[in-house]
Amino acid sequence: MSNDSDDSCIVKHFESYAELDENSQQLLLSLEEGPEKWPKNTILWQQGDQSDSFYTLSKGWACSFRDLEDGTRQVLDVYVPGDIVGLREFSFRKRITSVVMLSDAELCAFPRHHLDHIFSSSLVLCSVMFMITSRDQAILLERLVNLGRRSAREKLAHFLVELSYRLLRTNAFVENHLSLPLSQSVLADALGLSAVHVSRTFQEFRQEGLLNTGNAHLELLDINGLQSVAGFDEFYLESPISES
Amino acid sequence: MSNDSDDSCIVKHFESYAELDENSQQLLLSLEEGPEKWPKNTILWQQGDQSDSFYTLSKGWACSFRDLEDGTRQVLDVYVPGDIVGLREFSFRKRITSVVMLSDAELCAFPRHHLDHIFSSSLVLCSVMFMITSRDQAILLERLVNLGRRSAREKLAHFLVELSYRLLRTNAFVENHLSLPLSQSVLADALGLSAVHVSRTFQEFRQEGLLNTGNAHLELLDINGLQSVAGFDEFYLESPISES
DNA sequence: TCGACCCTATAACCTAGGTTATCTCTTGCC
DNA sequence: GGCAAGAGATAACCTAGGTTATAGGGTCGA
Repeated sequence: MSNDSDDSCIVKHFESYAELDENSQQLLLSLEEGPEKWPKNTILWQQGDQSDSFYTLSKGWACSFRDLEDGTRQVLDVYVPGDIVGLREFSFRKRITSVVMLSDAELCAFPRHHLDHIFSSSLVLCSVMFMITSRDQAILLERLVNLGRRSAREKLAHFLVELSYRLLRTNAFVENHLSLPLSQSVLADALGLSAVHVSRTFQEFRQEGLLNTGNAHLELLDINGLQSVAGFDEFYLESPISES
Repeated sequence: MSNDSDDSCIVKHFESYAELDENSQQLLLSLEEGPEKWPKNTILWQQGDQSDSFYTLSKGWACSFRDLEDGTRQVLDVYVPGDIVGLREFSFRKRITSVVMLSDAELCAFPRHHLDHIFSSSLVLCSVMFMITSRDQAILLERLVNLGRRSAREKLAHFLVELSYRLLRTNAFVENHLSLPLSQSVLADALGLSAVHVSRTFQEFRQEGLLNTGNAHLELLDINGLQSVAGFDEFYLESPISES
């Protein structure tokens, strides 16, 4: 249950935004709970549940989504190892989205009532929290553009390139070809497309040597190629910078 | 330039989330600058500009948007009186979106470097800031659903109903029929539609007695009607609540 | 080891909404 | 007070992507 700061999910995540003094590290550490295993397809929480903690995803993938009245769903975000899940809604009493595991995963909980503690005792942590939510919003804004004004090819390519950038940030080890545990219907639900059309588009991409599709997972073969299909510009992923 | 707390834009806005003690009020007040006039169609800032303050919109309307390579644009959000503009990107060095006035407006600037001051001296202000950004995100998430999974009729109705809720929150005085300074092309760009199709859809809405269109502005006549066209559920607009 | 279920591929067909083009009516501007 | 530019209505036409259906391979639990 107790771990030192080197392998703490949350310390690692925060340090990718700013250096933390010893005090802040200890504070974070003392508030984080140890990792728990969550198998593929389990629901972390559902819309309407009590909202009493957020999590860091130390291993595996997850996504947040909303189910609509007519049976369709909208996937709102995909989370990769190192991401923080649920910070977005931490000041709501109830969850406004649901979250499900896309693969077997490990999560560290961070109870929400500890936040007051953080706000009042560490200025650094407080601004890092803001930076994290800012980056989150930047990603959402870009997703809006993606949904509103791009073609199916562009949507898919853009989404995949974004994910590969996010993966490289925390998982520097990954080599040139990436393997993502995403089914075509998750992608369809994320991008406002039908699963059939995702399949059609992947057919094209395969012929162009951009990627390979497997069973509920896909490999990116040519990220530069995808990037130019998407007209991708990474400016919105640049780390927010504190002014101090 | 100096105003008392009763007519300060930002104090009013913050107090709609939580009661502020005298100290916090004074702190906010001392950091806010007096209102400035910005005429219709002026650009508040553009993507790439230095990001050194955010604003409260005390009078008038504005919207944020992004211009795309192919000449189209995506409107990301519409701001109504009382809203905070630019908080979203305050931890980026540069603006990631542009903002333009949709009507003659008045804004109060709040320089960004004052935030450290706030974080370190008022716990209440700090959590209110988080609540504001949380609500902001909730609205963005709902916009994602709107763009991804709803028909043109639903998109339009949903967007308009959301706006009317947001207006009622701060402008309680407004009677049953609302007048919004929105052109059809702004709506099209916000919802990923073509202006032509917005016009077609408004034609239907007019025949159904839901609204009237004027010149770059429209009147909502039957908000309940629009609400049922949209399948609107206001849960996501509920004020975030602090746990204390 | 069987069967149910999920994931994917692919074909045939269809429609919501995009595009282009005119025309009119305002509005603002010199 | 006249003109250019923006805002809207409407019609004709078109296409990106949705829908439905079928079928094959994988995976997993009993």
